[in-house]
Amino acid sequence: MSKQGGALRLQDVATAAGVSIATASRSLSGAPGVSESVAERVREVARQMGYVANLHARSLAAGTSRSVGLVVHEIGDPYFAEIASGVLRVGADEGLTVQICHTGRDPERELDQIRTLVANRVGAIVVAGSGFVDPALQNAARTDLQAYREAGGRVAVIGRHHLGVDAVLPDNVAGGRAVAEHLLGLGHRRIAVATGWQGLTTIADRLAGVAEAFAAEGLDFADVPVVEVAFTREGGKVAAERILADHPDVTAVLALNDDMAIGVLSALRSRGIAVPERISVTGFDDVAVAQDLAPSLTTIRLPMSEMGALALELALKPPAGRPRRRTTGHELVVRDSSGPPPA
Amino acid sequence: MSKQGGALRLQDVATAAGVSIATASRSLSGAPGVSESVAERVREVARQMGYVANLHARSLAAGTSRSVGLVVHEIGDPYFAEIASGVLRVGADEGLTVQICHTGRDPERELDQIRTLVANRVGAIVVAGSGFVDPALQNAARTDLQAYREAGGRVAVIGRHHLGVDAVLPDNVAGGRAVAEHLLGLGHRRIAVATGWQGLTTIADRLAGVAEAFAAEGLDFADVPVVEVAFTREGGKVAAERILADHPDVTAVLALNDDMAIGVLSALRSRGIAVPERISVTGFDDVAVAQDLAPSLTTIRLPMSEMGALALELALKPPAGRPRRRTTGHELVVRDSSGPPPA
DNA sequence: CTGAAAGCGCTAACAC
DNA sequence: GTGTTAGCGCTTTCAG
Repeated sequence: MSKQGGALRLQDVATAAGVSIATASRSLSGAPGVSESVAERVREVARQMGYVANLHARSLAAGTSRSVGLVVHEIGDPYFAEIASGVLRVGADEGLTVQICHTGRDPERELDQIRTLVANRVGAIVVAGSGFVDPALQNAARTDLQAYREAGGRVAVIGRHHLGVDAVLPDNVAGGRAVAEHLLGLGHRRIAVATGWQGLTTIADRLAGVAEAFAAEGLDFADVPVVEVAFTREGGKVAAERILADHPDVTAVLALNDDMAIGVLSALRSRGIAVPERISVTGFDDVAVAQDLAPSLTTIRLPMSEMGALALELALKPPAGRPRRRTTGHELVVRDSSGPPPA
Repeated sequence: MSKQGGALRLQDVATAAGVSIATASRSLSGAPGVSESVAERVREVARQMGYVANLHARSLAAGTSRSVGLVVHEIGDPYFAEIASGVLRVGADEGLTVQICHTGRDPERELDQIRTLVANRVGAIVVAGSGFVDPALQNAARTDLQAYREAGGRVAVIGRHHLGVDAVLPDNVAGGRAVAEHLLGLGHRRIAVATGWQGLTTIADRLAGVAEAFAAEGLDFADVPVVEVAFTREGGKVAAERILADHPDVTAVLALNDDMAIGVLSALRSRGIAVPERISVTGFDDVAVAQDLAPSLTTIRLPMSEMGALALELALKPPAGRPRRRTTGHELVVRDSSGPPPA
């Protein structure tokens, strides 16, 4: 990477202002112990010269840094983009820089990225995105984060349990129960579920909620077709095709995120199947476009941007004795994609 | 921000491995001048101890850093989220950390963020998002970026002219011409344009392309209603209402981005106006959901993720004598939201 | 091939 | 209220 030569140093500013480097330092950082008149003069000189402090030097000397890290599966995904938006917002408010990295849902890459953040001595790390049902898959990350915390770093996660740190937990179980209840309440009995890989806790939780709702109704969830494909729009299309082929009598498709639901809607539309008259469709997350689809999507709203903000706020707070948990609310948003089953 | 105490230092590793700190440094950074056997041993010791280098110290000593900055208007916006995805992808490939910051389209905030990135001594800065038609609004940023470059920093912009640096330019003019030609070719003559603030170059350019198409057809663009509202979904709704009220005979609405087009579709749907039978609607950008709307959206595709990737690649290359320009292609994607005007 | 030592630019004791 | 100075943890000459 390019050499950053020729930049002004604090000494240059100090000399130009006719003060010592210590006074210059205090003036610019707003530390007490300098007369206001001198401080103001130094600041003016610095501004005129276009001085920009070297934050690496500052971090090294002070032992602290004004930056935090955010780990997401994929920033192009609206779910994470909105979370990131919340994180950046409070980051900006607090005067922090935010380093964002991708993992592509690969535990290995995730570990790499976490290490890099640690090496950058970020003051806090927010890890967003589902964890794995199999704890072994994130043992390495857990260990690294633990070491990081022991060295004084702060960690918060979004949507993960089992990591022993402050967590913001979307209400996946209750949300899953709520959508399922909604469909059951409308009278649907032949419901299919479109899901991603069940090794992700997010999915396992949502599914558990759905199962609860069936059980509460006295129905056997084992009879419900659960189609596991990619947790994406494309996956939704595939799931829809498969459901139509294998279970043609289904009257509702419960997709475990909006992305999949969008794919399902798309597949049904291209086959000319009326939603919700013939088949109802529901999603989960309430990404921004859910309301603008046609038919608009019935889904579970999760406050993603707030979740991001909250996670960073947790991470920034002094650590508590035991991990804090903040469960976000969820809200069933009934729109046009769900209705009673055909008579 | 939290104190990062207690972390291992290179000296600890050196001692444990029974070598000098210099040898340890060389071993870990892969520098030549160490026997492979010693180097391997040092690396093994470091791994066992869980040593993570302090990048601030490294940057300070080496005068270089493995990090870059990305400035976007709003990461929650799919347009920028996709650009960011491209940037993060090549960043990861190159082993760089990426700092992302928001500006909210506020030139002041933008300047702040750029300064912070400079202070962080990032090796390169990518600025994404439209600039301003009025150059004065970005003079300060221009000056700062100039100083940054003189100090050895690298800069690339996406979708901005007039900044005197390497640029990735979406083909806004040609794209604008292409959608307009599409509508004109279908036979539409009473077309309205829904646009955001014309002080943004992106918008000015797209509008110029649209005007060209009208001129080529021998039509006077001055007669075309151009409704300027927020460059958002909400703005699109407002624009649609206004167009319906003031120009009820319009047969097509050309929105200058997909977000607005989605808003327009939404407003038309809630009024029961058939698209494209009664009114055609077109967008611009081709965000991921455009294809899944109902009706699916006719729009101009811009390769956003590639634009982000390309921009970072440009920034990483050794600087050229004069600013490089890469104009991205555009592609008219005709879907279901546009058709011939009603007879 | 390896080690000693001089900084990188800044902060924070500690003097005055 | 201001200046002096010893590091922060690492890289990189320069000797050996």
